[in-house]
Amino acid sequence: MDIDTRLLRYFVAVAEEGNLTHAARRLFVSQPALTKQIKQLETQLGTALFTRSRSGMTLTEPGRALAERAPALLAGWDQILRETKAAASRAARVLRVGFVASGANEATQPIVAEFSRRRPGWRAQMRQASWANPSAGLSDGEADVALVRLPFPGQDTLRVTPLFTEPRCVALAAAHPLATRDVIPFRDLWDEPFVAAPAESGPWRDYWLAADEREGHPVRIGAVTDQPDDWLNAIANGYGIALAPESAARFYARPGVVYRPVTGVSPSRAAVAWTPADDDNPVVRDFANCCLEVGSSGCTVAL
Amino acid sequence: MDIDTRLLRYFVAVAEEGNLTHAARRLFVSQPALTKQIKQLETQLGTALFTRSRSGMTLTEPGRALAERAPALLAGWDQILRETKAAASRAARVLRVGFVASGANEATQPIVAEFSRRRPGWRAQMRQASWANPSAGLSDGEADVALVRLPFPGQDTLRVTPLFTEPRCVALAAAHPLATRDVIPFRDLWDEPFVAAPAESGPWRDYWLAADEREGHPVRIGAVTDQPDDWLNAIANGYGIALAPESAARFYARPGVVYRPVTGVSPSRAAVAWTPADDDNPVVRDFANCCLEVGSSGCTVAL
DNA sequence: CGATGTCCATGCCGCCAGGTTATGGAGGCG
DNA sequence: CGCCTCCATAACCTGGCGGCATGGACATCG
Repeated sequence: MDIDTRLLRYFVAVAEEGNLTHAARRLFVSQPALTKQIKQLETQLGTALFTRSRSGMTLTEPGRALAERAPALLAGWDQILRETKAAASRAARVLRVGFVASGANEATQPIVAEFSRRRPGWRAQMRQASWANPSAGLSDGEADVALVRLPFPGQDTLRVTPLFTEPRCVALAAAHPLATRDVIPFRDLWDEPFVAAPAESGPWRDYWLAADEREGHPVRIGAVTDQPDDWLNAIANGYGIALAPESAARFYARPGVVYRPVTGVSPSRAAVAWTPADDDNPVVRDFANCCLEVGSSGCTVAL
Repeated sequence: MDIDTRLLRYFVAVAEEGNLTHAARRLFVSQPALTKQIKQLETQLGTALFTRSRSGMTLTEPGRALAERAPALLAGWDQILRETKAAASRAARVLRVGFVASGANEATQPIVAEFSRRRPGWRAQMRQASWANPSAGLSDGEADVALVRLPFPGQDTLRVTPLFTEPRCVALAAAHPLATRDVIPFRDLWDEPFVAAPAESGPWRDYWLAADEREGHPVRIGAVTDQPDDWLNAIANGYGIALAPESAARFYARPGVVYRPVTGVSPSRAAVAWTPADDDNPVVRDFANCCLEVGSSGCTVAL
């Protein structure tokens, strides 16, 4: 009997939620669609997987048997997918470089140029990741190497080489009262609403809210964004302010948004990262070396 | 990205055959359908999996990566399917009893009756297996316990308890010259064409061709069948003759087919079998005990 | 050199599975 | 008693999959 992984994901979602309606919302499908799919799965297997009641869907015994194994199968497929895509990019002589906005900013172009020089025939394919994914696609296998900002969740399982540090500044609406100040002590920003990254990004989000430099003072969240354009809009609209690397002032200049130096927050560290599985991958090593070289020459100037 | 296991099976088939046309035949689909499916898989993955040429389809590097892992994934799904179905039958208090035609013949009904007595509330669901599958569904998880004839392929990995032995006779067309004889020495049948089981059944097929009792004399195959009705038709039509357990004379009597005793072939051994995983399954053990009890009383009379 | 055979690709069509919206029915709850 | 929650059903639409027929490229052979 054949099955679509989509159907399995549907099943797992319903099993986890114990509720068709919630699972449907989580899966971005309508509830009747889920009803039909689950029913069809039960028909194909010739057994009931759930017992229905007004309070939701409870797994039956065979349902539990399936629910125990299905996640591993889905993970297995994801893994295969990652490996196949990695092989595809290798075969096409493409290095997939993930980066989060502000990853290396000015350094990015020289790094790619140096890489092209050192690896003729290869192409660095830049892939911007959302802030919901601050490993820039490394942890989900969408990138071979990544330009990131530390700290980020999952960095312990990856190889991380620091490149340079850079002071953090604050981005605020041009109309903001503090926008006229030349330098702002971070303490003066404690009560300001902040434009934050999505919750999934964990320590990364906390770092850009400077949670450690607030001496316990709580954070006010004015908006949540996961990409630069939303972020700039939110700031320009006055939904909140945000910390950013100094280079953002040049890289993400925009009418209505001003950047001001801040005292009392640690500088941001940029790094290049890759998977342990790629420790012996000469192309990845070359890219990392390009990063180090450029970081120690051109970029210090930019700072 | 989601995928249907059917699509993966298609891919694996093409990878193994190295040829769309042959793979299509093996999968019982048309060649254009396969062409489209493979092309779609490549589109979804964003990479070529095969290089096409007049001589067929050769795996690319990413194709090889996928082809290495896909079979394990498919096997994993099959395994999950087996376990889920097993759980389903357990939950429904159904014991799935596989049998090959002639499995236990007369003994079958008393066994089931005894099982119903010993396990009220449970139901023995009989499932006849084709001769292409002489473990009667045990090895593919479609049965919890099986009534079989020894030897059969894969029996070493299963628990097998012999029940009784029974002489083998020969089934031939009523019009066959030898049909008038009372008892036939097997040697007289060496040059007759035989109606055989499919090749997959390996040692089982050989046993019913009495390969060991021919002193090296080659077998002539007149027809290949995988179920009793085809088998009886083939014999009645004179395509060949075949060995069968004595009880087949009563169980598979049919106009145009006669059964005669044969000397010089070993008797057939009937057995009950189950999976090692079910060693501790009390229902399976009960069924096996029912088989032993009935085999040692009622069936000896039948013989 | 043309005939033939073997590959894979393409075009066209019918059908079904999966999705959506709207609605119904059955219980819990304030 | 009205309302909310949750699952099931109905009606409808669309896209994907499969089938057949056919085309195009190339090798082989008489």
